[in-house]
Amino acid sequence: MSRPGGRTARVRAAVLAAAGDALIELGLPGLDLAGLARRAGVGKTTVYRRWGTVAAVLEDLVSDMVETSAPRADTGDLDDDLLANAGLVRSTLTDPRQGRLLTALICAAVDDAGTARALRRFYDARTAVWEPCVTDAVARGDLPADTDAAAVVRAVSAPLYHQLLTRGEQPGVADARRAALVAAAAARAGAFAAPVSAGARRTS
Amino acid sequence: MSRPGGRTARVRAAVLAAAGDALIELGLPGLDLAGLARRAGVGKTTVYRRWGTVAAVLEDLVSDMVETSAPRADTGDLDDDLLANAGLVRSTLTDPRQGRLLTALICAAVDDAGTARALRRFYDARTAVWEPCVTDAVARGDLPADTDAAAVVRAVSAPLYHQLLTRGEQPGVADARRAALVAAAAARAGAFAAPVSAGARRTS
DNA sequence: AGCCAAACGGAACCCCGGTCCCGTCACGGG
DNA sequence: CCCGTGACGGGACCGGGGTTCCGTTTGGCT
Repeated sequence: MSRPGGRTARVRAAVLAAAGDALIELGLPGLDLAGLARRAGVGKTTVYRRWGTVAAVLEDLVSDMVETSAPRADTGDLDDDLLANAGLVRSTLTDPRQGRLLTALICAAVDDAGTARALRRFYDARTAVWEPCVTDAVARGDLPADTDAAAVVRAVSAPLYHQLLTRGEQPGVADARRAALVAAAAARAGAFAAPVSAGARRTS
Repeated sequence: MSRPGGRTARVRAAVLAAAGDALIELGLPGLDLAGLARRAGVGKTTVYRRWGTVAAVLEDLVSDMVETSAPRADTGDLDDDLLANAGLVRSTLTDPRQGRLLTALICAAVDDAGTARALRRFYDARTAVWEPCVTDAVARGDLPADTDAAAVVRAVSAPLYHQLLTRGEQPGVADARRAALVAAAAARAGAFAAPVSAGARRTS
């Protein structure tokens, strides 16, 4: 970081852009540092020195995403807020660039601890942004006081990711709608009571 | 398939076993046909001729899993049935061999249409086995008549997969319990009304 | 028991991603 | 405006995965 401006920054941008393009064209298995260097018009040695592994490049990509977080909805109604969230998640997963990047990151995170941490930070940030939708609903008296806000937010995303990853189907607007309303209904029924603290371990 | 017994079968078993072992040791990125041949004590040429790609080997692995499907629960109570299902899903994902295999398959399916089809068949079969838990509840009058049974079953799995894949956390028993009760509560509230038929497209 | 098609296995070959070495270039301070 | 440090880039080398060819083995079938 001693020379953040100028050529170094250009190289970084070129490589990250090339990585995004290659991800769409070839998918994660087609990514290799030599190919990235070619695409980026950059010396092969440079890529190996600065990143060293494909996972590190992806980790760098997701770092950028953490900083650009869209604002949450604030409609004053839980259903509408969660519908907005579900719509955002659906748009992200459906978008060719963002969707491919996220699925690639999920796959990479399975085998690389660094990527897993970066991805987790990203999702934690995203979740934190939307949590107020739930805590506001609690404050309004629409939900039980001991509702686990983060869990509700994650419950909106889960079915959409599940559909994409296990069924190979792009989630549609109807799917997003159902995901939001299911989470809201369960929350009102008190099914998200109390945070879970025991019984979870991090993956090897 | 003209010679299903004898040497051919032994080779197939050896390679599939080697693939399972390698998946645990090295993860999906570490799999390559040459390495599988070495591990299996089999000619490299044979592996390339019979399968040709890593994805094809995984597809073959999942085909075996489709046939061995555990029986569904039938307790006469929706909550208990879904709790049993959630427990099964949790056990599967937590089990080193099964869990790694499933995550690897999901990753492979992202970039390979054949693997995606095989994986989809697997999940469709699993879902079909557990659907009666929901339809029985409908028949008992515990759920609305237009409840989408398959969606409810999938809703139980979704949060557990989501937690494993996006947060790198093994789902615990408390997570499984919550997943089941959330799905049940939402179903009772009528949030799973009517099958979704529009707005979904298969991935490229 | 013997035949033959089909599958297996060894070995050489090619290709290319990963590594190393060293010369060159540009940013930023003095 | 110049100088030094640190990053970039080219090129050669190495290892191993993927492909091909051909000889060998096997197991079903008559």
